Amino acid sequence: MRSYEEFCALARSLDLVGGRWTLLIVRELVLRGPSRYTDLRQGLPGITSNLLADRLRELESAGVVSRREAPPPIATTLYELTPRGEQLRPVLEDLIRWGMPLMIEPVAEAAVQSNWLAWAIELMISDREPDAAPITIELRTGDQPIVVEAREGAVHARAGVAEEPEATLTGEAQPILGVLLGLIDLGQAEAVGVECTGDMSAVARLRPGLEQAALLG
Amino acid sequence: MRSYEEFCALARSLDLVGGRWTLLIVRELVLRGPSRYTDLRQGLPGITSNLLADRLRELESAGVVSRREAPPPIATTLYELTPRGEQLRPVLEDLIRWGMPLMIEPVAEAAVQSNWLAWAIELMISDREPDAAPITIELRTGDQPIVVEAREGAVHARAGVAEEPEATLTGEAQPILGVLLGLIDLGQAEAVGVECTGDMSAVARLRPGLEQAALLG
DNA sequence: CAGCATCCGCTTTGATACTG
DNA sequence: CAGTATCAAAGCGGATGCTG
Repeated sequence: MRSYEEFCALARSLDLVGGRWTLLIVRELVLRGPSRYTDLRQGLPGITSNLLADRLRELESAGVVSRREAPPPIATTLYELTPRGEQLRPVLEDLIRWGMPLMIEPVAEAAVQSNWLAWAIELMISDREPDAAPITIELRTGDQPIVVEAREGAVHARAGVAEEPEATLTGEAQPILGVLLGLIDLGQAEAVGVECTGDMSAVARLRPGLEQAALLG
Repeated sequence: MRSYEEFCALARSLDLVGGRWTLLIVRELVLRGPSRYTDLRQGLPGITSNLLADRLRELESAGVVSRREAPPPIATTLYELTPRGEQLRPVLEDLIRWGMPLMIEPVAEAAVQSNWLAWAIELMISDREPDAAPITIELRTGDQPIVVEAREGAVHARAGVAEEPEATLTGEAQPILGVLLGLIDLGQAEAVGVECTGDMSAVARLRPGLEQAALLG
């Protein structure tokens, strides 16, 4: 990336992390922790090998990423975020929240990974009944299932399987998000191709918070 | 910008606002409000006319910017952020905060505009003595002076002239920021080329808050 | 096989000039 | 003032090849 050559904090940030793929590389490192080159590649469908190598060098010299030689039996190079790189997390979170309304409009040929969805869900969904008993629901979509847990007012989502979920939603990621975001009525879920099992009142507890709803218009 | 073709809120955001110059155009619209094409150009040194026109079209079709024909006597086209565009503000603010440490390291040939600096200062500086009487300081740097006001715990900064400032700092933007951020001791200010007048204890009241200091390492 | 580097063609951006 | 047109340079995508 050529510099904007402005003495402006925004422009200086974009000089470092505004290049194509750069923030998506940071996303992968946030989600996966220390990662091998090959794992990053796999989490960035469409990136070319040379560009990933270029970007990792740039990020390293910008102090955002560090590289570390893992000892045997791993015996490979691991890339990880520096503390400075970790501080990009709020930027990513704001962009994810801002981008959420775009997840409703369909996009052609889009790759889906469940850990991307899990992060977005965790940022957008609140528990309407913080004092009720904890619940777990499982979303069967993307490249692997997603567990959403609500307990004591906090909602956590991650790729993985649930032990005994109160409910499961199965289908395409898009309508499932529509249901969770409250843009598709629970009663309409089956009609848009979301297969529902278990206690749907558990799903009804999970809804966007006030600020998130504002973004969804 | 070619789409990343990922079903990921971050990637979808970057599809719309991740292109070169795009977030800087949004910055200008946040700082200036509804603006003419020529004003935007002037606030974006180095952008070429065709690219600005392209980006404005893209942002318009993305629902971030709207264009409006102003009635006489202005009789020109005004560009402004839509509510959806306004919601990018947190993204910009996080990027400004993250980029602040980069303002200390010098960059060659950088353009400076005082309204960029004012926004950054407002985001990074707190009033250590919220209960004390209001103070105003003036920074003479950039393309015009900057007024920084602290009253009732809130700090506001804007391009403009102060009526009767308690203190003024005059010089290059970089060392002035260094002083305000507490990275250069007040006693060293003159030594790094910052001319100080008035009551320097007023300047000493203004310092990064806790979270901001964390970013500055 | 992991971790790149190289080559090539296409697309995006930059520089400059020009127009209603 | 608010753009469009043209052309050159840089960035990027796709394929392939190299090296431990």
